[in-house]
Amino acid sequence: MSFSTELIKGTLRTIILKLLSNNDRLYGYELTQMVKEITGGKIQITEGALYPTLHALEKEGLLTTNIEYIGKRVRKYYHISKAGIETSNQKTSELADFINTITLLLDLKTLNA
Amino acid sequence: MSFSTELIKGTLRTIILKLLSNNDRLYGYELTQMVKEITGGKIQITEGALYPTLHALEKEGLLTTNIEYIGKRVRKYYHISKAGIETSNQKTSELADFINTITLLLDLKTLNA
DNA sequence: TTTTGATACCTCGAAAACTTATGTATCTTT
DNA sequence: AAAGATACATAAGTTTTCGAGGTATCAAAA
Repeated sequence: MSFSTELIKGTLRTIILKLLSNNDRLYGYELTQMVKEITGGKIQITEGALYPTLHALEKEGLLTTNIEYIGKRVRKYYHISKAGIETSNQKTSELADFINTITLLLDLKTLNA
Repeated sequence: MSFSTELIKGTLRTIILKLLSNNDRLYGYELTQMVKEITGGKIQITEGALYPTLHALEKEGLLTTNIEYIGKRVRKYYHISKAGIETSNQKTSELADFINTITLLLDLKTLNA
């Protein structure tokens, strides 16, 4: 079903930043659903990991927020800042580089369709 | 230089098992050097991570060992067991699958030469 | 109409995996 | 003689994430 989650470790920040680079604004729950849908359920972001990470990224100035009310329900939208975009690009290319390296090391090319 | 190491987390066991699938026997230090060389220094396995992991894999029956003396110096060779090979194959294809998924999610295809 | 499930936020203790530091010892090269 | 590479190992601390728990609104089904 979903991946043994050790692999996902270290990629959460990159995922969040990248998705917020591609989308003007997203709220937390929406992010989890988006990842779930795109990956066919293979990657599931847990809320216990998501929210603290979003708060940290905001604190670091990589994301900004604004709150909207849907009826009486709070919804907190996240936007990426300029610094966030830079970090996103840097982290994304680092991940791409890492993938190339590990593919070489483990000879995954034939497995990697 | 080397990757921000969060990415490597979760891949160490897979790296060890796969390299021991491809090589009849390797000792710890040799493993670190091999990884360093193949990856051009991009992935550096620290001894503090390596040895406990090797011990764990042995305890789980995925690796076996035998000791040799080079002069007066101990060298501990690791071999992979049948169970280890199965685990290696499983973990390797899981990693390949994860890479495909994260590549799709983050749109890395263009970056991934 | 009540209860279930989805939406939507959040915190906190515990676990896992690793880093950094430390330790021991041998061998080789300067 | 000292420094650096080889070769093993442990242990405290950090980071990241999971799992469980908590609150509340809204929609649909029973």
